[in-house]
Formats: sequence, structure tokens, C-alpha cells
Amino acid sequence: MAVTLKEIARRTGKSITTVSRALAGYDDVGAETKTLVRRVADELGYTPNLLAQRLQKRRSDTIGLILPTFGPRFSDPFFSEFLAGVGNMAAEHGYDLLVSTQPPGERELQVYRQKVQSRQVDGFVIVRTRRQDARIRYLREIGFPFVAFGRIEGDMDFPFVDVDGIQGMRMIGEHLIGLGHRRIACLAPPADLSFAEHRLIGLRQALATYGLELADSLVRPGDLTQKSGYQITLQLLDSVQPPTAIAACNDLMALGAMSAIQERRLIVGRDVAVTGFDDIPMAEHSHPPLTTVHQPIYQIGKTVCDMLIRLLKGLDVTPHQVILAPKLMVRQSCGANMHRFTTEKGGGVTIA
Amino acid sequence: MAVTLKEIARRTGKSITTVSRALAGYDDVGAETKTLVRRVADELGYTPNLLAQRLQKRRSDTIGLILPTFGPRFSDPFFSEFLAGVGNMAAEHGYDLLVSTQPPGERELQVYRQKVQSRQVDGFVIVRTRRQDARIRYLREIGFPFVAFGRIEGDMDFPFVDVDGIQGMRMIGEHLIGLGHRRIACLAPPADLSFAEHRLIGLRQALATYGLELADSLVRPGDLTQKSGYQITLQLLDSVQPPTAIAACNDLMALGAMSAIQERRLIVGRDVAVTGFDDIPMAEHSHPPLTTVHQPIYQIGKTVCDMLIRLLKGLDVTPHQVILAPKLMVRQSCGANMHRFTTEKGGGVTIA
DNA sequence: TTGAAAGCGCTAACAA
DNA sequence: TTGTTAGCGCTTTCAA
Repeated sequence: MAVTLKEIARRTGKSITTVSRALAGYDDVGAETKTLVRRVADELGYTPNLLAQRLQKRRSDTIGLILPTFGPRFSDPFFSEFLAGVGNMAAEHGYDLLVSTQPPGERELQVYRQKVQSRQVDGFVIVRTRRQDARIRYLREIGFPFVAFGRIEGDMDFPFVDVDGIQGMRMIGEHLIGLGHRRIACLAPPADLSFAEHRLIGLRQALATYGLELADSLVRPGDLTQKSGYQITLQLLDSVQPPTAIAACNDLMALGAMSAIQERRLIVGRDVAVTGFDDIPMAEHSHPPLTTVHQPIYQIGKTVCDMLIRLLKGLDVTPHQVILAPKLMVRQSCGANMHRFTTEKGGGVTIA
Repeated sequence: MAVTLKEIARRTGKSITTVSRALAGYDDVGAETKTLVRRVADELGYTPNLLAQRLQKRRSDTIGLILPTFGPRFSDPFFSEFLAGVGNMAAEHGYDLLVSTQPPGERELQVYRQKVQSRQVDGFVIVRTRRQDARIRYLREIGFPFVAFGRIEGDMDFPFVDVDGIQGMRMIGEHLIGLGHRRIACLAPPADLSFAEHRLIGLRQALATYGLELADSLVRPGDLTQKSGYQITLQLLDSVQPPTAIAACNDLMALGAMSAIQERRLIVGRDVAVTGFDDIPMAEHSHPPLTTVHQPIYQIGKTVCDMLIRLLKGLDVTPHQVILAPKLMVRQSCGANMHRFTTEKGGGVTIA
């Protein structure tokens, strides 16, 4: 059925070895032989059996990506774009991308271990790093190649790409303060995620610059979904002293916050400012468009994958730790650029 | 470095064959031998080399999923959920999931061909079927296993799962008409997609029941993104006789439509009704919440994958063509359930 | 320039 | 119950 080297050897009257070398382009094969072999291979539509090739080469030419995701309603627009970046770069270099999903926990590490030991993948892309990250600890321990999107706490002697979350949230904080906000709430990520800390620090720094403090009661951890942003914001709005601005640590929660505000018949940007983080496509087309911090997520996916491939090929990986400067995207949800809205209600920015 | 059968054989003094069979649980192995072998394997932390196993078995135990997606800003919440369904089911049965992205076109088919010929995958999950689908034609031609999410035009002698788009859009149409709408626009999908036709037919059927017609000028094909929904809706609103309802053929475009409407300072559900299709998580938390048609996308992913695995295992796959009944999710974007809104403005449904 | 032989790690037919 | 042999399809010494 399938065309093998053996078959080509039979037809050309050459040995399997010669055929293999002719096809691989070695120059210790006679010119005529080479042409002949190649012609026959083409005619027969030969494609090497990758399984055999990989067994022999003792590499899988496959990159693993295990999405740390919960439940069935997994739908993070952030990951799909990252995935596209990783996937395209992998394909470009002839690598396969093995994707699976596994929520953080005991079993997660088993999955990593299994993929490593069964030699299914040559390296991993790690996403959404945790402050204490068992995956990274394990891979480092056994010396298995990986590149992370995100940092961890403590010893960081491994390759990663990250966006500077401190600076990102500092910009958000300064922007909000500049607009007159003093009572700012924060929709925080789960505390075990690395970027949770960074983003909170950034926000606190911005406030501190102005002699302000982020009240504990206004830091509300969510689970990064729209729903949780929605629910927390309702609570916030119903509290005795509601915030005038809500800085969400990701766009999905920010979008949820906007829904909650609108549900209470308040105007986003006028009555309450909202900001996000990520700049997913949806952010630009929400209503009002969301002020947020841009992460070039597709590009990050490509870069992370590229670094991993270089690592796998034994090439130089410099720099092997990349921290990207974030970019503030000022749109309407924070009350800046409200010209489109002000005509309607004559309102400006509410200053607490 | 890595533990192999050979190593276990050496340590136990048995042959490789015996070790292999002991581990595989064959009962033509002595009880003691079995215990011994297993103990040693455990101690050494043996994990079979899947590459070798697969070469020998001449199967890759891998399912291919090639996302037909364009450009870097790929972020369809619909696919990521589907992906999770497929991935989880695959993992459950010990299959790997090989994911890559490739926009429709010439090269797309090359990618399929390459994966088939290099024996990288045992079968494919095909998504977003086209009316004339080269992928399906090819796979059917060579007899390669696959299961599709979606149907095609013409001969449909292959396994698939689909949601009844005709019925879905008929329900939408009837719902809108029931609310008094007569001038209904449709944000249509690219015409080459199978479901584009179904959904348009459904909408037309609903209108026909009431002696109405869907004006050609009100059928506007988009590219399924939020942005295109936004842009088309602006055009629609600026036309001499704007529609009173906009039935988008997917949620993303519907969300874009809502933005456009709000940008024109109109109230969604009161001034213009909007409906979607898919029921992505975002639909429930948009503002106002989006009336749409629910597709159990995670479940569909699982089912498609399960069918494929049964196919690969030579098990019975009945039924091998599944058409699911869609479910109308009435929320606020269409003007029904407007109690939350009516108090505000005193408005009801605008009847053209 | 070419081919024979060995081996990647595993499974399976067959014989003992 | 066990081991020998062969082979999956490929690459790579090494000798001719």
C-alpha cells in the first residue's frame, strides 16, 4: 500500500541505503543514481514514514502544549491566539504540535511525566505559569527542554517570554489616577498565578506614587472569566462605597464588569471606569471599547515556539529571557476619549 | 538513560519477548514471572517508547485537527471549546491530538496529504465544512478515516455531526416575527460554508410562513468576526430604510452588530433587535445578553472524536450521522424579556 | 560510489 | 510457559 524505501530500491535496482542517501541529498551518491531515485520516488509519491524516521532519530519532532484549563466551557480567546502563534511557528519548522488540556493539579504533572517518558514530545511550551510551578520544577529537575510564557517566583534560570505586568498595571493605574479616580477596585487573578502578583504590584506602585493605597477590600480575586468579573462587579457596585474605577487584570473579567455596570444602568466610562489587560480582539469591539494593556499574544506564541525549537536544535538562544514592554491602549471604557459619549449625556468623568 | 524492555529483560534474566508479554498482561506468562517483571518495571519507572510501539503497530494513535483559520488574530471562542471537547475525549482513549492551523486553499490540502502519507495521524476531525469540500473529497477518495462537524452538498456518505441550522434559524426567524419584526436583515456567513446555506434557508422559511420575504439587499455576508458584524451593521443602520432586526449567523458577528448599534446611540432590543447563533459563553454575559441558538459545542467535539475513535478501532459507529436539534436561547437582545430595560426608557419593541 | 549489516524499541508468529 | 526469529521503515556506521 504505502510506498517505502524498500519499494523504491526494488524498482531502481539500488539498495535501500543508497536510496535513503540519495533522497537525503548526500553527495556521496552518483549523480545519475540520485536523479533516478528521485524520479522514481516522485512517480510513486513517496513520503517518508515519520514514525520510523523518528524512532531511528530518537526524536519526536513534536512540541507539547498542555492547556491548564478547567471544565467544558473553556473559551479563552487569549489562548486560541497564542495557540495559533505556536502552531504556525512549529509547522514552519516541521514540528508537530501536540495539544492537550488538563486542569492544574495532581494529574497534570502525571500527564507531563507521561509525555516525557514515552518520548512523545521533544520539548514543552508552558503557559500561565504559577508562582510555585510544579511543571517547571519537574522539567528543570530532569533537564527536559521547555520555554515558558511567564515567570515564576524564585530561581528563574530557564528560558521564558513575559510581558512586564508591573509596568502594564502601573500605566493603567496612572492613567486612572490622571483621570481623577481615587477609589479604584481591582479584579485580581487567582493568587497562585505569577502574573497576579506582578499586576497587583504595578497597580499599587502607581497609587503609591500619588500617596494613595489600594484598599484590601477593593482587591477581589476572580477566576479570569467574564462571569466572575460580572459577579464581583455587582458586589462592588452594591457595596456602601462603590469604586469609581475597576481595573480588571484581564479583558474577560473587564468585559464582565462592563456588563454588570450596564445592568445597574450606569454608564461605563462616565459613572464607572473599567480597564482590562490582554487586548483580546473583543476588547476593541466591545461597547464601549475597552481601555486595556496590549500583549502581542500571537507574536509571543511564535517567539516562545521559536526559542524552544532553537533550544531543541542546539542553536544559540539569546536572549533566552525576554520581557516585553506592554502598551497601553486607551479607548473609551475608562472615560478618556469620551467625546462620543459626552454629547449624549453631557457628562464627563466622575471624580470621586 | 531511558528504560527499555531490553533493560528489564537483562535485570530479570528473561527474554525481551516475555517481558513484553508480561507487561501487556497476556496470560501465557508464568504468574511469578509476571510479578517479577512488573515489579522491576515499576522500580525502573518503565514507560513504553510510543514511537517504537507505533511503528510496530503501524498506527500513530493520533488524531489530526487542522483549524481552517486565517491570520494572526484568530480568536474564535467557538473553536477553543470544540478543541477542548475533542482533546479531552482523545486523551480519555489514549489518543494524541495533533493540532495545526491552515487557511483554506491550495496548501491546506497539501497539509492533509502530508499528514496522511507520512502516517502521522490515523484519522481526522474536519471542522467548518464547505459546500464543496476538497478535504472531504480527498479523504473519501483514499478511504482515510474522518468524522466531520458539519455537512456538505451532494453525496453525504460519511460520518458527521451537525446541528440543524435550518431549524435553528427558523426558530430565530419565528421569534423575531412574533415580536413584530418585518424588516429583518441577516449577517450571513461566507457563502462557501455549508452552514451558511442552512441558516439562510431557515430564516427564509420562517419568513415565508408569514408571507414575508428576505430582501436580497438585507442579506449581507460577513467573515464571522466581530469586526465584520460591526462594519456591516453600521452600513445597515445608515441605509435609507434600516432593518428593525438583525439576525447574525454567528454570535461573534452579533456582538459586533450590538456594538455598532450602541455606537449609533440606539438601544439594542428596543430600537433594533439582534440575534446570534452558537451561544458562546460571551453571549450570556454581553450587554444586553444575546438571544441566540445554542449548540452544545463541547459535547459535539466529544461526540465527533468518539465516533472517530470507534471508527479507528473498527467498532460499530451507529448512528454515524447525527443531526442535533438546536435550542433557542431567548435573552434580551431581541427585545423579548425587556423588563429590565423597559423601566428605564419606557420603550417596548419597535414594530416597523 | 555503493551495499551489507546493525540497530532504534517494540510486537508477534512460531517453535520448543 | 518461554525464547528465538523476524520485521515495522528508517538511518548510519563500515567495508568493499
